[in-house]
Amino acid sequence: MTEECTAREVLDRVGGKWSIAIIVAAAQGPVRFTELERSIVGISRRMLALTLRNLERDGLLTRTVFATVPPRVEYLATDLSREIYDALVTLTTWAERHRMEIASARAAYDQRALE
Amino acid sequence: MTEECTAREVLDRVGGKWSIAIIVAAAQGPVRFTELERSIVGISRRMLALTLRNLERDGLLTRTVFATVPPRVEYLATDLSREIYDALVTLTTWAERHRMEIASARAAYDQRALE
DNA sequence: CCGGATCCGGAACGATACTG
DNA sequence: CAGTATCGTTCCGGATCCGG
Repeated sequence: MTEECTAREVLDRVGGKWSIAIIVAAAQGPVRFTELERSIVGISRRMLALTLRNLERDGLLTRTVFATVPPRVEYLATDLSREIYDALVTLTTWAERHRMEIASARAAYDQRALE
Repeated sequence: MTEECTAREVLDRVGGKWSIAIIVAAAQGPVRFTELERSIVGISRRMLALTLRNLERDGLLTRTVFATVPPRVEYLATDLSREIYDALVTLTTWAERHRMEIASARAAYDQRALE
């Protein structure tokens, strides 16, 4: 039942609320937990930890722990997730460029629905 | 509050469970409701209707009603959503190619967690 | 500093029956 | 044919507290 792992299930992981931002950030170079927490606006500590764990589980991210004090954990995109880096950046910049356009399309649609 | 419409909110719409499949299908040419229902494996009638409405609302799909009997409604990707067609196809084929790899990465991770 | 564990409200999702 | 209405469930995500 959960054994399927169809293409759509894979995309669910990538399409998770925060996955794209995390993958893109971790593709540039190793990033620490707190760096991600600061750079990704709006993410909660819990969701960051949870998404990181899931991405690591699927082999999209590596997690390296340094036995120092204070502790230091670095996350890095794997070759696998790097393959879609360009596509993810395309989506992100597209979303950024057209967000106003989409917002007004939404507003216009809702306006028509009122009468 | 819900007024933000940041890039991430836009991506949430595109990243919905069924949005990618629908956009890709509607980018090839006009498609009817029942065609989509048959071609997208696992989607429920309710979610198809709901996702179509949201995509139309955001200006990513057009909806054309023909006043015939039986009724006929066609959906078609807009220029806006076509801009990300290539990226979406890239993601889909990537997911398809690596799903086994990801499934075993997940299994290996879960295995290590057991001891 | 880097997380894990728990609780909880709401949103997303699915199945099915019904309708113009 | 192309949806809507209703109901029940599951899961996401925020808040908070705890630990190595």
